Amino acid sequence: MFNKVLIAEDLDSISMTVVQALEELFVVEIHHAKYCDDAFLKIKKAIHDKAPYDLLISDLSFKPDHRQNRLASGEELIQEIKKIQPDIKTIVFSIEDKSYRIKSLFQNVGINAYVSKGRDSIQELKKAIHLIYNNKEIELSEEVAHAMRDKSLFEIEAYDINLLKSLAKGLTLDDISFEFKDSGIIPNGSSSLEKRINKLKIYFKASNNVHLIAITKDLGLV
Amino acid sequence: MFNKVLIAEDLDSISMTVVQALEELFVVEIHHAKYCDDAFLKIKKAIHDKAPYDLLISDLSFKPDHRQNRLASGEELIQEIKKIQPDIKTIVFSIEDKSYRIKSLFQNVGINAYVSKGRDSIQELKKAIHLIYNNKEIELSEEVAHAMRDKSLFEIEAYDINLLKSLAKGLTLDDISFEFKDSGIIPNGSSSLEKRINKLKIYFKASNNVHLIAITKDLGLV
DNA sequence: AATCCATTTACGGATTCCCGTAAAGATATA
DNA sequence: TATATCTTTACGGGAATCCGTAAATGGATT
Repeated sequence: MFNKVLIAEDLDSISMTVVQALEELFVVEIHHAKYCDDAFLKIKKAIHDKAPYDLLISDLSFKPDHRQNRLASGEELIQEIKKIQPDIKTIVFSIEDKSYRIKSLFQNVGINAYVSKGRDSIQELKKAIHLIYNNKEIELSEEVAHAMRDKSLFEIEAYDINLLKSLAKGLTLDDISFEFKDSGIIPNGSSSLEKRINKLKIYFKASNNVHLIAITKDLGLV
Repeated sequence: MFNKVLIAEDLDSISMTVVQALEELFVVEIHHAKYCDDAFLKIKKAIHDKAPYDLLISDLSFKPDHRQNRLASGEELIQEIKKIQPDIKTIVFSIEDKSYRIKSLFQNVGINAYVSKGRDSIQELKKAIHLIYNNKEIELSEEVAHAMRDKSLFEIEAYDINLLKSLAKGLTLDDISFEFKDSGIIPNGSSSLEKRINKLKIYFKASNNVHLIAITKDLGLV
């Protein structure tokens, strides 16, 4: 079994259970960080001490706090960690279940497993840990499998997210056109933006911009 | 200490920790339900068996499932339970931290305490249980205290929520006007709706309808 | 009943969105 | 280079919003 595991999780009510689960799997060294920044420092120090972690189990969202933090999300944390320890195994343990996000985590961040917090997630987490330890293909839970299958999700890209976020900020199409020109994002003609928004409206079955933002907010895209 | 406590919480990773906390407080009977409907049935049966629960600790949001459930949220659950056992003590244990919601729970639902899931919430939960057991005023955590103090929050009423939700559904002002007329909601003139939306836009510093929905979605109002 | 006051509704012009079509520009192929 | 094709941009008309002002309505008071 893994020897040294780090848990990045802000909620004490969850981290305590995860620690317990790891103990039951006979993990020797179990450490825990409530902030992404702390988690990163622990990983860094462990490398320096020539006793690196074998596995990171990380949440995605961390509650903002009085504390100033460099890393605000689990996604950023994992990306930073992979830069200094590319071979570390990573499991994301989060309540998020949006296909788009899960798919992106496997594809762009290269996580080893995704376990969705739910009614029977501790068993799933333990299973995922076993499978990764044995270098086996992880079985995808129904949610994750669905996310990976859903091809259409791949067409929504950073550009669209950008556009939706600008809309959600209350900018007009002309505003966004200028903004995109400044940032060098193309296409940036207000007519093109309009067309792209129209595609998004068809895709998400939205009847107008307000509806579109409401839907994509619910999906966690913006 | 309380003798018989029910936990309504869908996430196993959290309920396990809460159970443990209650054990440390020497609660004799600790039961747990993963669905609101199950929680309600347990409360009902306990009354019938002349061994009612003393305390309910409930989450607010429950993940939707394959299962069909009558009660979808902790708020609904508590309201239903209060109808059949008005004297039961209730603690809401949730990650939500929106002032509007917390305030409404104290005012409209009559909960005894609100503990926000966070980095040190198990201690807070234990403290809240002690205080309620001793019939003392609960100390409000900074978040909750802020919610209770914020007077302005009270001006946003069901009417506004209704209006915002209709907007978020993609309806036009004329659509909403008809809808409100059907439901007997007044005012319902499209001009009045416009005026009300304008007030909301000023209040939330939104520059247009899209912005307004984005903001209120973030606040958890819709 | 008459007056006042607040709320609701109506109206009009400017801006923005919405939607289709056409022009301009870019890329690829022969 | 010429042509075809796709993407991006421009344009125009109709609908919805945005925002200010004025009229109508409904209570409360005298």
